[in-house]
Amino acid sequence: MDADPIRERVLDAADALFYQQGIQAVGMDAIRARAEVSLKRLYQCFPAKEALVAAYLRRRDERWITALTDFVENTPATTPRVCAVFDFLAAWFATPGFRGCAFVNAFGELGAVSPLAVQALRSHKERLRTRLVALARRDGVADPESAAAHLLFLVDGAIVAASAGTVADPAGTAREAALRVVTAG
Amino acid sequence: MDADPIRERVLDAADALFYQQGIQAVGMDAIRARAEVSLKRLYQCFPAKEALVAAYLRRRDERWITALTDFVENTPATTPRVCAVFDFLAAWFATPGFRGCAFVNAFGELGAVSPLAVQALRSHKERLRTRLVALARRDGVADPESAAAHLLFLVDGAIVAASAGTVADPAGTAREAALRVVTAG
DNA sequence: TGCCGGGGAGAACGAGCGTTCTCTAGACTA
DNA sequence: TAGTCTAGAGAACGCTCGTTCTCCCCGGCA
Repeated sequence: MDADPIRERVLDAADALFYQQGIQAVGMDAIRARAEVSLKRLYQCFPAKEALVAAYLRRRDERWITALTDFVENTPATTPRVCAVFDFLAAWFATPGFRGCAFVNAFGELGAVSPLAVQALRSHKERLRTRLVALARRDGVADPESAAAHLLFLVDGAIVAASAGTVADPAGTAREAALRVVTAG
Repeated sequence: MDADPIRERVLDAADALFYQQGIQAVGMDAIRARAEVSLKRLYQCFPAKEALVAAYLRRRDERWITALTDFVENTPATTPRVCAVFDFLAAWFATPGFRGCAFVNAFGELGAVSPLAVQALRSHKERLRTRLVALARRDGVADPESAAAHLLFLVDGAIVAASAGTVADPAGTAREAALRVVTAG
């Protein structure tokens, strides 16, 4: 499956460059240079830039959801599952090079032109919402479906705030709000 | 001040095209065509595309905040001020051609390259946060500062959800969450 | 040793962009 | 009427990008 090392190298380079600088701002030659791969090989792996963008978004979706799930599973059971989501966000925001949600950014760049970007945003947020439903249910929240929608808002809002820098501790503040949302009502 | 009609025409064209298709996807010639202005006049008004982008974001910030304020002031006093914010969002989301937050989109496109975009996002969200503090205070919320941060998350999260289409009624659902946030605690 | 196929480096190509320049037509003045 | 200035239309320029093509080298085989 992922036994092709040069394909992985290309995807690593694309991930770093696309996320850091934006998709349109990064040329195929920059990816080729960072991956240390010939242009011919690059186009053998991905027949066009759009295919590379699709693979980039697919892999980032997979990895992000997996990282979130792992983080939540590895937090002590004493903390509510939905709070662990925001602890995960806090760690992510502190990552050097954090630059917001890759799917929201891609939507901003390409949403009007490429259905790929809007589809990627939609499916990523839908997967996240589904995870939030499951976590809310495990916490014994009364209405897991609507709680998950509220939590989804808080997650995306915290990501925007972390990008903008308008709130001092976005993850911690969103965590407080999450506690109120799932306990009140 | 804004007595220059061709400058207004240019800004109208830029607003429509930039918001709809993205900033990088729209060329100066497309703006010239839509504004029905000669290229020479366009460059007399704005010496470079970056100046036009800055003016576009500044005007959109001004108009959006003003529209929100007007909407809130014109809603009956029986509904909490912070709920009126989400009623405003509902009306905005239903607007044809809605394509998310122009500032978040601009940040996704240009954030890594242009300090202008990150500054515009930051100042826009800060202005919004300040308004939310004032509204929360008028509602008699216990801690208006932290309530405003929570509401800001819900607003931005609802905008992302409206873009992605993952939640059926983003504004209404966020409004519920807002009520819980400001009453609980 | 002579031959051949594959892969790397990078030139080439066509398109699109932001920005500037040129040309021309028309309006206003003496 | 002759001259001058302005402004519009659009060609031109330099650059970048995605994609393809060409050339050359190097390893395997008769």
